[in-house]
Amino acid sequence: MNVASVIVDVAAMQTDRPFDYEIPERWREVIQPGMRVIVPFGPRHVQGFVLEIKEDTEIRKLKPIVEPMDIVPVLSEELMKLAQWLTIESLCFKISALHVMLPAAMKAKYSKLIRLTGEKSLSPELASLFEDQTEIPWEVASEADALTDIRKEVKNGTIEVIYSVKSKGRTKTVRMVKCLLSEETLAETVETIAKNAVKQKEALLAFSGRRGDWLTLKETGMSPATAKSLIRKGWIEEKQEEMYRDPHSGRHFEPDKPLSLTENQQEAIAPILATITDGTTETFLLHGVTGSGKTEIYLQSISRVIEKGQEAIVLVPEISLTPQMTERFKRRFGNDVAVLHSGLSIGEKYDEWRKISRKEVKVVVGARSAVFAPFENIGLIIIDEEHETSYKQEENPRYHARDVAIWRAAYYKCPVILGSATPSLESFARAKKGVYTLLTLDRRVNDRPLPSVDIIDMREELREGNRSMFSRTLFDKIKDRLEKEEQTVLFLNKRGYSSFIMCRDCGYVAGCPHCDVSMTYHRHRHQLKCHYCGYEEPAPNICPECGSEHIRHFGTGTQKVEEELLKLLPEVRIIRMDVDTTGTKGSHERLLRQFANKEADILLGTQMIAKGLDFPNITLVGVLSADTMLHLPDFRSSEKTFQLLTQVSGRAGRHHLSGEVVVQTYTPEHYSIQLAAEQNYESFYQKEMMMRNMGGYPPFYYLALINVSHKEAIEASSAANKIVAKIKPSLSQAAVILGPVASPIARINDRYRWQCLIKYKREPKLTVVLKEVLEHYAKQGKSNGLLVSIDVHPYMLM
DNA sequence: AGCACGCCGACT
DNA sequence: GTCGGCGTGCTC
Repeated sequence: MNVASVIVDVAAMQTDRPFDYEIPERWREVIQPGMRVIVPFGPRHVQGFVLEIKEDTEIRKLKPIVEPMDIVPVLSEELMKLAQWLTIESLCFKISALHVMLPAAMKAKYSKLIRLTGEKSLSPELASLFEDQTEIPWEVASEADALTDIRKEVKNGTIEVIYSVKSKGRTKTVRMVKCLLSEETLAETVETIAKNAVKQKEALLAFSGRRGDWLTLKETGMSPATAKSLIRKGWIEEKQEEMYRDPHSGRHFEPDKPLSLTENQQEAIAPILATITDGTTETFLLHGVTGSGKTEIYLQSISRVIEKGQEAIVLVPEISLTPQMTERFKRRFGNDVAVLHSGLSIGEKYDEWRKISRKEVKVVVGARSAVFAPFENIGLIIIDEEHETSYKQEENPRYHARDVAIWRAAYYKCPVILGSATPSLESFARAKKGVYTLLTLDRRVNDRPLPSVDIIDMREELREGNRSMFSRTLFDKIKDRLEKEEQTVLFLNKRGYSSFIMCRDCGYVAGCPHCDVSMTYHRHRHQLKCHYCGYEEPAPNICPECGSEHIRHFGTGTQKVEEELLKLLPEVRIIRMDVDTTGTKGSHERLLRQFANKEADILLGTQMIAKGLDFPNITLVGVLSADTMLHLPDFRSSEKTFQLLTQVSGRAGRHHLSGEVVVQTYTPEHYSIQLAAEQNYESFYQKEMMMRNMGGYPPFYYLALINVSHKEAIEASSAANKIVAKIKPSLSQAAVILGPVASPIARINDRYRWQCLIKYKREPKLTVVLKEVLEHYAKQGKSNGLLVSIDVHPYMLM
């Protein structure tokens, strides 16, 4: 057993296979599969993951492993298998699949150094570069244009190039000190200390009664300088203790007790508890209307899992990973919970990951990537708001957390709960087919009625002369809430509707010069910004096309709504939540707290306020423009609209005050708006399934999307055509290929984009052919600048 | 992906 | 004649 098969940290088609290395004698007992190692690869050193340990290999010129990066494997056998599966399912590189399972802190950091060997002296120019150091970063030499000289010196042997590999993250340590003096000598020693060494005296006295304990410097009250001199005198010793960064430091979570379940909840939880007890795998779809108490079912199921000595993973969409949500878990399970969300620093995430890895916690609550939590005895995986598209990763590996959860649950023989008030069509269809077990919560806790919903036809408003963005009904209701001192939530569906600049004379719209999209207007800096490539420029004051001064920002950004509202109701207190106001860390939390404390009458925001808000004083929810995303070129747009409207409506009247919802729209007759207003999921499901069947879309067909991009439109389009020609013969009659066509956003970052969509039911050969396409274009495309990417089961069709 | 090797044009 | 441009091919 002295050969290790290693996946190296080079994401490329040609290196996407194991490379064999000799395990040096001294590491034979140490190195195991799932560990990270540093290996020589060509002239440099790279990080790699040990796949397996073998007796022998075909390869003759084996190089030895430089050094292991871990003492114990960072990936379990299960996660290694999962990575293998991910690679095949999502057509990604093995290294990408391995990386996605680990915190960013464990990614390798590469640096190149040049070092003097000290054999001969250097030319004065190079010597001045080094000054009196023996090592300098490669970049320093490169910037000084000294690379040619260095190459020569490397040949001469006076300089060597060092390729260094380090782990990005560091463990945080704290300095601990312990008194080495016995209780009696401590008192004596204190007497002998020089009179002016007051600090040392105080420090030693801090140890009285706790002589044998390790204390932090803070606890003893001594400064680093004092510690240093006491160590020199041999009176105390020190060590570095590893510690966790605590993102919740200083916060206390009041413990809570399980609530008693309603009859409805009891019926739903019973089958879940049974599978937990039996240790069988099963996927439950928990379909519960907003406010029906899904979270309590999660909490009590987890309790059962913990009692059984197992662990649980809870996934929530990033935007609902708010303090309100996580607090419930912290209160119920105390220190048994780790929370993983994007607000944590790399170091904090690393610490949470280590707590999980060491089994110091029993429950993980986190966004998509938490599905890879390194537990080894999983008893339950929960995906809340199952329908959320954020569970699909849009970069490689393009995985869906739901699929990963089901894979892991099958491995550990445990249940999965998919919870939602508005399940995705895919999941609901599977539940109807009996692939998943459907559990229904059709009543709100305490039988509070669902809010009443008014649909307002904005065309009608316009016809009757109301040109504001508030219908009369909505405006009256807002005024009414102000009088009653109740709170209102106004929801603006921003997608595809952010403010842009348009000339009212010639119709010119300010577009990005590098992408085929209009740029977004940022009022505070009077700038235009492209959300796809990041390009920015000052907003024009006159039209660049016709010179007209009638150029202004259009669309209904949240800022505009706020302005108009303040014009109509100068007294009103508004909290605006959008990308502008929630940019800084913790601002999201702060704004919500302000609203909860009734420091504002109206909460105005985008997507991010659709979820998880649960404040008793909200009695009115207004949706300013329900149909803005209905017209996007996406077969899921009706489903998304329905889900969003249902979610938002659910924010009103969750407590003793009953709620009202006003939905403004230009297409009031659309079924997703009508049925969302009725909160009629079943009818929506039926209707939408009919549409999907007609269009040949999921869940009736699977999809695979091929994207091709190139600087030249012709190149992109001809490559796309060739790809289709190559794939077509391998597919059955039942498969449909749409395209190739130019992508809905035909150009991003000066690259023209073409795509084609494959619709299929069962194509055993498809993944093989797609892999071949990728391989072919990885080789060829590198030289001519063509980029090909494939998304199996895509969510983003743009 | 990086990096070296290798084969052709513009310079001391 | 050399320096250095970037096409090609390899990395256990």
